[in-house]
Amino acid sequence: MGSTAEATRVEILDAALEAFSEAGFEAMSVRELTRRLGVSHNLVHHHFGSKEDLWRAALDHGAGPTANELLELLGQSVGSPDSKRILRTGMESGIELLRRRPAVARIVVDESARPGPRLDYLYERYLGPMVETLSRFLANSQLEGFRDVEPRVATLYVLSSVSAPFAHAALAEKLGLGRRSHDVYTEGLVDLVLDGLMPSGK
Amino acid sequence: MGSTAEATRVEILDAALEAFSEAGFEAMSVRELTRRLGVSHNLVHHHFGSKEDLWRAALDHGAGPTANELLELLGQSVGSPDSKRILRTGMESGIELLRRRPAVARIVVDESARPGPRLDYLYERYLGPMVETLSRFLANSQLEGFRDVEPRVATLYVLSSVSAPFAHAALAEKLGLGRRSHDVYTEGLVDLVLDGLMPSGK
DNA sequence: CCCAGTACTTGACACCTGCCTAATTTATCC
DNA sequence: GGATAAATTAGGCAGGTGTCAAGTACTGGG
Repeated sequence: MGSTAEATRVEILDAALEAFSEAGFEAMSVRELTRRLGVSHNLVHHHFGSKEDLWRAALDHGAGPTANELLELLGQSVGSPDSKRILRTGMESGIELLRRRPAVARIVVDESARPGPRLDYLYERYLGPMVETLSRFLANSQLEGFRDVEPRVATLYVLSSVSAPFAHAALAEKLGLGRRSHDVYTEGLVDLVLDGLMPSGK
Repeated sequence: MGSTAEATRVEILDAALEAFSEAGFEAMSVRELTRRLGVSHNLVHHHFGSKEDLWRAALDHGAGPTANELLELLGQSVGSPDSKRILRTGMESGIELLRRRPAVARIVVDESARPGPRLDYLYERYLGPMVETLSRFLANSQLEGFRDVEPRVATLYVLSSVSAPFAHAALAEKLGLGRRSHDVYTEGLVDLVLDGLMPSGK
């Protein structure tokens, strides 16, 4: 069966995603990755081309379905009557999805800090559409008691809040807020952002 | 005068801080740094030792005064009557101080994501004391209408909010929220966090 | 069964990295 | 002004990087 090649491809992609997220793009070594997998280092160039190409492939492999799921969820919510509840479940779903794929979360956080081709790719492929629907949703919701901020700014608030638990993961660990209290952190965070975005209550 | 050596030391430290923040620790090259400065690459090893040592020295050079200033400001506020106003000026000062030294902000954000010796250093030297006083302050303030969350968790909220504008700087740029609307972003952010932390109103 | 085509490996190239030792220039002090 | 110590440079080492070219092993289709 021809799936043996596809199997190693997937194996490489999984390991690559984890490695990229763990070390960051520059520090992640293709040779060490392949060493751990027990394959030749040139195999990844054969399959994917350059290191940059590998990054893109690994990201698409790991984030594609997740991102589409989230995007669809957000898309359905636009124009919904109960904005606050929708936004809450949206944020919670986003956090949950990211938690299931922490590698993706770490990569997005990494690349959002500095400009570059990888952020460009990330933006045009995933972040852009997400920002679009989210800010459209927030624009609609400002009629009903939401704080009066530019929708794109509010969008950035939401995105930054959702990714915050992953952005400061190591610091949180040092604060004694370990794996268990990740839950406390994110839960409270959603409440906080919602109350902040919508101080009047609704 | 003996200050000529000290001058180049400082010159190196300034450039190193900027370079570290721009590229990240791994990607920042000592050789390229010295090339730009027009000095031999061995000079930094002579003056500072290893690359890791250079990092620490650059950080201390750039962040030391700033951090102490902020720490002092926070220390004075502990036990103050008007908690909300104090917290607001604290956050605004923090943001302002970081804005004046964006390199430090970027480095802190970078290192907070992954564990490692540099985060250890950062924590024991700067973040630890800051967290200590901040969470003490927030613990005191919970008597007066602040949301009931663990002080350390609330502290992480505040820290993460203050650093957020720098964490997602490149993404914000792509959203069209350029240099000018950095102000809008951070201003609104403080309001949002405060209303979130203290939904009842002062 | 055998032959194309794909998966995979070997080996090497050019370059860059941080670091170390030794030499040389420059400043400091008596 | 000459000795002493510091600042600065030259050069190289061992190891790592991504990538390219050519070879071998394996697979599926006729």
